[in-house]
Amino acid sequence: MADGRRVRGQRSREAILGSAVALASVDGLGGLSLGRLAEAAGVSKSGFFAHWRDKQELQLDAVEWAARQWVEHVIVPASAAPKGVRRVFALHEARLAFYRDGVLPGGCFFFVAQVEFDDKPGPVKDRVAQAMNDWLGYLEHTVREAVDRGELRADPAQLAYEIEALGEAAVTHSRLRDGPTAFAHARRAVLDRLRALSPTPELLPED
Amino acid sequence: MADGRRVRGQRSREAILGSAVALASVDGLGGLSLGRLAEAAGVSKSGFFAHWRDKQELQLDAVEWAARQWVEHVIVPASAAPKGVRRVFALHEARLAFYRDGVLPGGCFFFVAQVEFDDKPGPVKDRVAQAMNDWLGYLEHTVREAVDRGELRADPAQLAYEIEALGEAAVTHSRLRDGPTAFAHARRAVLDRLRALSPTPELLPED
DNA sequence: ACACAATATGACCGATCGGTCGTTTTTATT
DNA sequence: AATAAAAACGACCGATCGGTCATATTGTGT
Repeated sequence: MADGRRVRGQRSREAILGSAVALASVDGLGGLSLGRLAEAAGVSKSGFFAHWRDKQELQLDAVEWAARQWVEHVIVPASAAPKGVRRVFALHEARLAFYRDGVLPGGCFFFVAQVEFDDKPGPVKDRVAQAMNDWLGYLEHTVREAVDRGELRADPAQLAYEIEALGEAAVTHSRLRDGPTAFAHARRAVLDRLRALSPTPELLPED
Repeated sequence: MADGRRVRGQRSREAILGSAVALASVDGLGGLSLGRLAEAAGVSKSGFFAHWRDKQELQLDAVEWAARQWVEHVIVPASAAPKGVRRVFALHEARLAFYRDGVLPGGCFFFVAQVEFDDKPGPVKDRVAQAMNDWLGYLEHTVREAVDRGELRADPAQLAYEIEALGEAAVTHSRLRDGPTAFAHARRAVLDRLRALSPTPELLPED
């Protein structure tokens, strides 16, 4: 059933969500002002309420949109690397590239959303937590693939925590301190860790 | 010169700053509403402007206050450990205790402040960046003491980044996912790393 | 005793917030 | 062609925001 109205609506929807995620990566989902968002997306403020009942509905969809963007920019490119320790490191490098390339003006939507909602119970926190669980679960799964192939000796959950922590920290360190140094530290930390845990370090670059 | 007015003013000042740092650890320095802060501190809203010209001045002093709190709760206790690798790990454990004990309702003032201001240029960002530089500089200095004593073989700046990243991540992971697991991961990550880098791992606990 | 400075207050201001409402324009269905 | 629904808008609402101001109270130095 071709529904042109829906099609047109979806275009506005996508444009607004793109602006929303970009703005939220800077000011947070709460700092998202519907007025400024309207200006950024080139629509009128009241036009929102044809698509979302209130701000919270928009926030929930923004989380969804950001999750899809993360899959597209990080998980998909890293899937080019063969399963095992090389794909684990490819995930880390794809993440750092996401930050370094400035895909989002604020660096990382989920990093901001986590910090903002970690002590604000409600549907948005739940949705953010679920997105983080999905991502960390995938990271852990990728590590486990490497363990099963004999390319890593590690506790997948423990190593996933470490990779996540060392990657996330690059966001603030690159913006608040020296950018290149922060990314170099983030890359080296995971590379050294993986090489030390791997019986086959030759699969990874030396530096 | 005993000045009772100043003394009384200082008490209000301290009470307000304490509330401000606690509230900001949850909602951020921008989410700090002067109205709600007044209520939390038990004074009238306009009473602020006898102590601070505007909100920004309060934010700057809140950063200062939080920095002193960090020294008192993290750096001072860890100084009980002997210089070297044991003090490095003591710093990490003191930090995790700060988070676990819920000294601040939001977990970590500086973590929130970093994420909030890393792309908002101005005096507050500069002050936050300076506080983070001071802390990371101290962390690096402590690592270097261990290196100089032959208790660690590491690049101090690199290792300081890793310890900082692995510690900070415990804030969101403990609140958004499982608390005890997050702290266990954060502790084990640094412990394993230090033991691997140390010619004298017997100085550290085994687990 | 007196003048002055610090502390603190309540009333009030313009701006912006999230959100509502009535209306117009566009488009798919019948 | 008629109709119903979706999309989008401008005007407007009460609440809250950061901040000002005139004023009352209190403690300090001379």
